[in-house]
Amino acid sequence: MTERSFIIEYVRYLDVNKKEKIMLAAIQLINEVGLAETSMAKIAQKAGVAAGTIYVYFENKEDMIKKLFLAVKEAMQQNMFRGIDCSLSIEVEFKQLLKNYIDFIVNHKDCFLFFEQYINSPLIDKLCGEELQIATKPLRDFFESGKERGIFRPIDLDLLVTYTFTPLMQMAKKHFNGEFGFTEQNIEEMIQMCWASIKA
Amino acid sequence: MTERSFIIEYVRYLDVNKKEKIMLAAIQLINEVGLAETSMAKIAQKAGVAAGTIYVYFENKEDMIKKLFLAVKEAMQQNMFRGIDCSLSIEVEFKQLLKNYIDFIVNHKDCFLFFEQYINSPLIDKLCGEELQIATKPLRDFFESGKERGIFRPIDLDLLVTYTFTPLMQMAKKHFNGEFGFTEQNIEEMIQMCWASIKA
Amino acid sequence: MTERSFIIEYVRYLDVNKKEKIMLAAIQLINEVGLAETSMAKIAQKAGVAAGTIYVYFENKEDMIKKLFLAVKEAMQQNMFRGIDCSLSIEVEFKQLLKNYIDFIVNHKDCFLFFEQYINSPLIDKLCGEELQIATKPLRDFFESGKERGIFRPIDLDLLVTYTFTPLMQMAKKHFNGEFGFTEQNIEEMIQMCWASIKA
Amino acid sequence: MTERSFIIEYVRYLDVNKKEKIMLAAIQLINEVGLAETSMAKIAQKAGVAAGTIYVYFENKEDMIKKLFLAVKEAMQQNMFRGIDCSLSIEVEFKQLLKNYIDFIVNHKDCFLFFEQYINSPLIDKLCGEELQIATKPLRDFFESGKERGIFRPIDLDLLVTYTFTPLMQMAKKHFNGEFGFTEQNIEEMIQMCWASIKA
DNA sequence: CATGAATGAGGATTCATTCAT
DNA sequence: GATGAATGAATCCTCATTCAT
Repeated sequence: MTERSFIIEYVRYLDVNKKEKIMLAAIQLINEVGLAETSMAKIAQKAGVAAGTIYVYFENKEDMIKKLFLAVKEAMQQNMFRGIDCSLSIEVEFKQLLKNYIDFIVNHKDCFLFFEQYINSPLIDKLCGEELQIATKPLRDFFESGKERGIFRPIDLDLLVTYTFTPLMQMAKKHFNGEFGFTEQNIEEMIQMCWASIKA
Repeated sequence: MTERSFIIEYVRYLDVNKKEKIMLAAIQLINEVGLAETSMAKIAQKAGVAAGTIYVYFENKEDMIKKLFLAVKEAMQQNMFRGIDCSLSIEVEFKQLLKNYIDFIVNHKDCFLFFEQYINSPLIDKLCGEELQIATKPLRDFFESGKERGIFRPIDLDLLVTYTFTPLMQMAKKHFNGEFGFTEQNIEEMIQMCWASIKA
Repeated sequence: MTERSFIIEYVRYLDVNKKEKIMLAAIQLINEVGLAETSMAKIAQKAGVAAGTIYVYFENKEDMIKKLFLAVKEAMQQNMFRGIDCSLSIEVEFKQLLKNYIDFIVNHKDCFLFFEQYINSPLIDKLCGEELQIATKPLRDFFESGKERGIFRPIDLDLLVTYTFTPLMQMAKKHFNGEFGFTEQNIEEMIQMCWASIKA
Repeated sequence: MTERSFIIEYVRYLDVNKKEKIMLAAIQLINEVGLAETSMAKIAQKAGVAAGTIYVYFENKEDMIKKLFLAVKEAMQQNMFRGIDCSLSIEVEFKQLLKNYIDFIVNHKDCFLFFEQYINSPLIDKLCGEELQIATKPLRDFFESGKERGIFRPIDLDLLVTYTFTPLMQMAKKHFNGEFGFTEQNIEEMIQMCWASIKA
């Protein structure tokens, strides 16, 4: 066996994680050029696999997008509640939650931008409306609890969640496209603004 | 002029606004099924024109989307500043601004959903990044002024604008997809929350 | 306009019958290499049209095959009953029917081979089982009538039809692939054999 | 030999007939859904083997189909001449031949349908045209002999063979797809019709 | 201006086949 | 021998766009 073919073989069987490569390539491409411009062929090329290989791991394009989305959602959810054990005051926990969230965003640019871009699209709603409902349960519980204790405004839960997260997400997008830069200070300001808007 | 050609002319006269028909059809279709599923043929059919006719008014699909977007943006801008003449207090004007905005949204579902869906997409960024920057000038002036007068938090302008509008837009989406219903009362609450988050 | 472009344009708009060109090309290709090996691209090439043009006239490949089949079936049916007006004796009409049939086959090699190849395939059954049932009505009436008058064997109609046509079709295939040659004489023999097998 | 490898060997021992499993699965699938819809993967699945295993026994798909076809042809040939030793009268032997044939068909539905479906296709002609010529020798001898003795019509051998078998095969197809039901009586009728058509 | 038949490049997907294990 | 992940050529089909009418 020649040197070259050895390397090729080695690489081939080292790639236990073709699926992850594909997922990563897909998310990055979609962020760069948009879903409509992201063909399966381009994903395969970027992932360094053959076009057909994608179909070893995903049923079709929709299935892939759905799985991408749910995987990202899952990762975000997990990180958000890190260190939140309900033993502290709601305000402290609220601020920790937001810090976790920002932390995740900053360290997972691709995931965040992908998530943000499609969370409200008809497509995602069609593909995984149900699964997403279930996933937000812990978050809704947190706000419900704060509302019951009179710490948050006595208003629709959706309002509380929305006023907490959407401005932050919007700023994160600006952060990533260079229109804005996160700093210790303005992160603190943002958290205060969130708190100001929802506290009773 | 023969009978027949008269009729033809008459029909054509009625069709002076073919362009608007096309734009409306495009926006509605895109909202219903998403951009990826919206073909020029479907737009033409919904607008009641031939496929080729679209190319009389638009250079190509991208050009059409760009023009759709800028037209919607323009309409929103115009409506938002209705009755705002800077003769009143910032707080009153701020609240009027939001009311105008909500008013526009409620009465222009199609425009709003279209705008919201694509305002942050890579596609729109590519197509009309520059034009959109320019369009926000009056709004930025308004907030700049409030900031200088010490009425708004002394923070980045983007933060003020974002905390003012994004939660509202998010709730409007929920309003339209049935997850939330605007009422006099909760509109008032939302405006208060916006105000709470940005006031000094 | 140059000479060349004039010709091109002329040809382009002379081609009112692109659909027929496509159908003919499809039938010929399918006869030559079989259905499985006949791609839409090859059909388009043989018909001298663009690949997409096929989809102007047919919904998809299945729809095309179905329409090919029904068109051929229709043509065969029409030719078979030429000159048959039920004013003559059953035997004379029977022999005329077969002569018509052979005549059609000989003059429409492509149609016949296509028909014969797929008349019994699961695909055709799936695609146009019903339409084919309807199409055979006149033929069945003819045999039913002869049976009632005691001229044909008093047996299942299917047996009469089958013994009349299948050997003939089989010989026609041999005729076309060179294993056999139709002559006035052996055509007469074949008709006699058919008659011998079904007469009472 | 270790416990584990023993089991492996044992299992392998059971799989001596993997080839037959594959062949059977292929024939059945092709009959059910047609050749075009029958992928190697589906055959493997139905046969309970891995996709790659098929290539242990067959060079490629065409080779497999060819071997399927020749195997079926061989089996039919063998059964047809069971009990035919040329010691009896031609008429008796002719009828025995047909009975054997029908018997084989009835008891080997899969083989017959497969054979019948592809015997006349361009594909089979391409794959095993030559081999099939050779296989029909005994049958041709039988008819030649009858012709020489003045028992059959003095016509082309192909006509005799065709009028003997094709109507029968056609009825067998109808039998299997439910349009017709073989009975002692109509089998007798069919044999008589065959005889009537070819006897001198 | 308006039409819509025709185009053909490009996309999603399938599948026969290979090969390290 | 047996496996099945990986391949990539080939297929069906879509759709933005053109252009003679």
